[in-house]
Amino acid sequence: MADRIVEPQELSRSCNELLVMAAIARGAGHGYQLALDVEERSDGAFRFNHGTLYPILHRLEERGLVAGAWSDDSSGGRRRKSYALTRKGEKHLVTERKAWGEFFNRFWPMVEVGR
Amino acid sequence: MADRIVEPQELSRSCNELLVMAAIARGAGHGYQLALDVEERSDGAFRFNHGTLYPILHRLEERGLVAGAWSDDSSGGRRRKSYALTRKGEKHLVTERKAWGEFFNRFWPMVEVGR
DNA sequence: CCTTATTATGTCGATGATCGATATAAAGAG
DNA sequence: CTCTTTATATCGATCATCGACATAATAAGG
Repeated sequence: MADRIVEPQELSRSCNELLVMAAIARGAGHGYQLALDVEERSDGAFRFNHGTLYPILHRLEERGLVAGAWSDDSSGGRRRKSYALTRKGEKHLVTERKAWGEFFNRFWPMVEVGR
Repeated sequence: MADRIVEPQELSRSCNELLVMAAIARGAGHGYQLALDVEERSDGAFRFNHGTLYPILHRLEERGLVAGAWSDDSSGGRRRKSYALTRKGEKHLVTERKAWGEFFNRFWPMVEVGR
């Protein structure tokens, strides 16, 4: 596979999508819980507005990277949509994380100070 | 100074602005040259559309981070606007690069695979 | 000379993602 | 019985990037 590098213009989108996918990979379950998980695990460094989170989940589902399933509440529970990574999503997570490494290895020396 | 971290939503803008400011710090001069410098130094990894580059320069100037000066062409040369970092800009470059380090230190373990 | 490519800066409409507000609704707390 | 929390979703405003278009001067080639 050719070395992909995250392009500057997709940094924000890619960052958010990776945070979401990694949380799902850890078994975070549904959207709301996922947001709490990310916030807690990052000590508040990363937070999701729900107006941002849900569109991201829908996007990932549309692209076949995650699979969502509504809880069939025979138990009468709150309506929830639980997410899991697809195989495509698992691969994407790995390659996209690598692309972030490539990006940073390029970017960091470019903005070095004092030379 | 409190530890600033680059927020996910400003990654793209901040990345581009830092690339531009670092190029100016290296003495890149005017916009067009600056774009070539970044492209060459990054082996083509980072490129600027000029429809993106000039607005960035104008933004940085408006914020007082860079100072632009038109070449008064008594020599009859092409019209160029040369840029230099202000003291504010120099500080910004340092702190913003640090904020990128903070971001990455937080982000990288969050998207770790296989745990 | 004349035409074309390169240097150089700029604006503009379309696109797309985030933000904050608003909406809905069920469950738990007091 | 009311208020907060859990849970999902949409919508308009905002903002940056993208690619196209515009302008103009100089260098290169025939």
